[in-house]
Amino acid sequence: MTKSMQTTEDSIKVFKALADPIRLEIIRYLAQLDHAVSCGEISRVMQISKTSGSYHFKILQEAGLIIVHKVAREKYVTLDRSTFDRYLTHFWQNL
Amino acid sequence: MTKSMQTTEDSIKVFKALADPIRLEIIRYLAQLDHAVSCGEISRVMQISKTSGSYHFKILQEAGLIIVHKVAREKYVTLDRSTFDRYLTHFWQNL
DNA sequence: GATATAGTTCAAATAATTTTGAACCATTTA
DNA sequence: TAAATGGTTCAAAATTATTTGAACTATATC
Repeated sequence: MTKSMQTTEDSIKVFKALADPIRLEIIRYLAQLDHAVSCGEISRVMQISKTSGSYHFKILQEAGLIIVHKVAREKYVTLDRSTFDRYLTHFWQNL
Repeated sequence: MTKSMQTTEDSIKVFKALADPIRLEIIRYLAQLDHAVSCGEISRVMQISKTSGSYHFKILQEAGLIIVHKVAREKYVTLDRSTFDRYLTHFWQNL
């Protein structure tokens, strides 16, 4: 499992994903719970429509900020902390 | 000099400011040089119009990512690393 | 004073992001 | 099988972000 080089586009995706109040709230919620949560539960807590939820989860996933695994009908989501570490915590190292 | 609490809006401003290829390039340029540079020089290096430069510097400044000081006719710019530290390096602590 | 340089501001044009609702697919439960 | 639940997809509408050029302010130089 070698980590491939990050491009500027990857960074942009990550920062764009973080640059939205709903997605930041989702991240806070997941960070505090620290276990997989279904998309439906999160949408209910955030009080957003499922369509909007679906959109935001896609953005977060494509940025690599969340890991998604499907269990039957529903999708469960957790933070991928390695991505946060790479782009945020170790910002200067990877710039 | 007490650091005041950061709001969600502050975070959004920072991440939005980082979520653009030109601004990310400006940040890389400043990080590598590590001394104050004029807006004009940066605009020339980035090959953007001065209007566009002015716009991007405003975004970066309002996010607190750069410190600007005017010397006569021109404006010099440096990175404000404390902001990067607060929002990126120490992301989890301040979430 | 005239001209050049550094940068800002404004409004219009363009481009990108986000929200919305309806229709849809897959899985579960009655 | 029918109905409910969890989620996606699509296109239209609404909102935001970015670029552009012209006009402008302020300082420097001839």
